[in-house]
Amino acid sequence: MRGLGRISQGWRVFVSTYESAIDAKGRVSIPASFRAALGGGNRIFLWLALDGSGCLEGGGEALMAMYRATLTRLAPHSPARKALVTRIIAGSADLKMDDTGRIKLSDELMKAANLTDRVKFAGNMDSFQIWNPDRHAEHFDAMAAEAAKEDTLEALGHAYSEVLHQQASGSAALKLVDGGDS
Amino acid sequence: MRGLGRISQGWRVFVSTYESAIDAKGRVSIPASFRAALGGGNRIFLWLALDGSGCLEGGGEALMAMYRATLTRLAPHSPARKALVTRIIAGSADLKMDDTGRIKLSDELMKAANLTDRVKFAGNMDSFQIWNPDRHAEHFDAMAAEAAKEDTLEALGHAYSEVLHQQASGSAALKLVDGGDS
DNA sequence: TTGAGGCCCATAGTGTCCCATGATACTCCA
DNA sequence: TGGAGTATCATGGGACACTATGGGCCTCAA
Repeated sequence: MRGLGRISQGWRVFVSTYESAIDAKGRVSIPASFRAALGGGNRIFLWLALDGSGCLEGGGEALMAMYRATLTRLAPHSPARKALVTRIIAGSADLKMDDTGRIKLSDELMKAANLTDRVKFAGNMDSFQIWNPDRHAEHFDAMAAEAAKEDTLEALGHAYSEVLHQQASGSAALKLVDGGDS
Repeated sequence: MRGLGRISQGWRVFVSTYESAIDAKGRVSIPASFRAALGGGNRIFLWLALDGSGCLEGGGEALMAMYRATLTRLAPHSPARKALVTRIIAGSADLKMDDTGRIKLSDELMKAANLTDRVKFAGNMDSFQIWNPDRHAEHFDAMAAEAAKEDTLEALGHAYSEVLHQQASGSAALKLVDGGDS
């Protein structure tokens, strides 16, 4: 699965799925292509996914910057903002990646996401997820079933067409790819 | 599009949650990552949170500068300004962090926030909070429940899309990242 | 004088750094 | 086209630095 990682350096998107082991010290290697997607930073933020799926969601400083910007947009004292700040900002672990690309998962995180000795890293575009491998398999199957539904495919096709159209009209939408620099 | 990658050092945001003990002398260690977020200053301001949640809210000189600027914007003799100045400026403790990173909580603060022997430090972006651990657990659960609501998630998703869109169109939104200094 | 706060040193635990290793994937050359 | 050489990756483990915390002593004020 090296191929995907190779695409280009500036590809700031988390793609594909990797499995890696948790060692005796509680360390996990971040997949190399994810490290590349982190853009060189060595800080990783992880929190229990909001959707209740039981995985950890995380990313680097870029993602946290995005969330910071996002949360700042919500009405200052709205319940939603307070809740999300607590859940995402206060609720996230602030980890440092060592120079071989590993992070140390806290016991809290391990327990919250039901992790023991192996984990699955799953790309999620701007962020990535960390799963208990078994749970991930179930989740993947469920998602595959959902994706196969007529409605889902239709929604995909529709959105894709819109993007194509935007692209044709030269809008900036494609900048989302963000590969340019480096 | 450099901005996001650069963030590295100057990340002045209080993230994550830490627990620490109050020693026999009433001293508490500020978590190392919060000290880093304070940007080197050793002055800490603390006041009882305005929202009635019963925790202490605080930050360093940067936060106080923000509040000073903010309060100055309010109409000079408005009741709101008087009230807020009293509550935040007059009502805050101005503490000095010792060189091992500890502050001494006054009895007043301890009582106001129901602190006894252990506290939770919770990141809140520009500021942090200090909680009685039990109360914090309750609060966190309540916030998590709120965050899991459909409406809340939708609001988050919506705001996130807006930020993405701004980013794509090259606006200055990413400056929120605040990486420049250090 | 007594209590409190500030300053300094001490220490256990843990997280981080660094070096080493085997395995794998990729490159280059025959 | 196949194989050896090389770079990169995931992983292990020891040494060290830093963090959180405890405690002593000095100073200052009441």
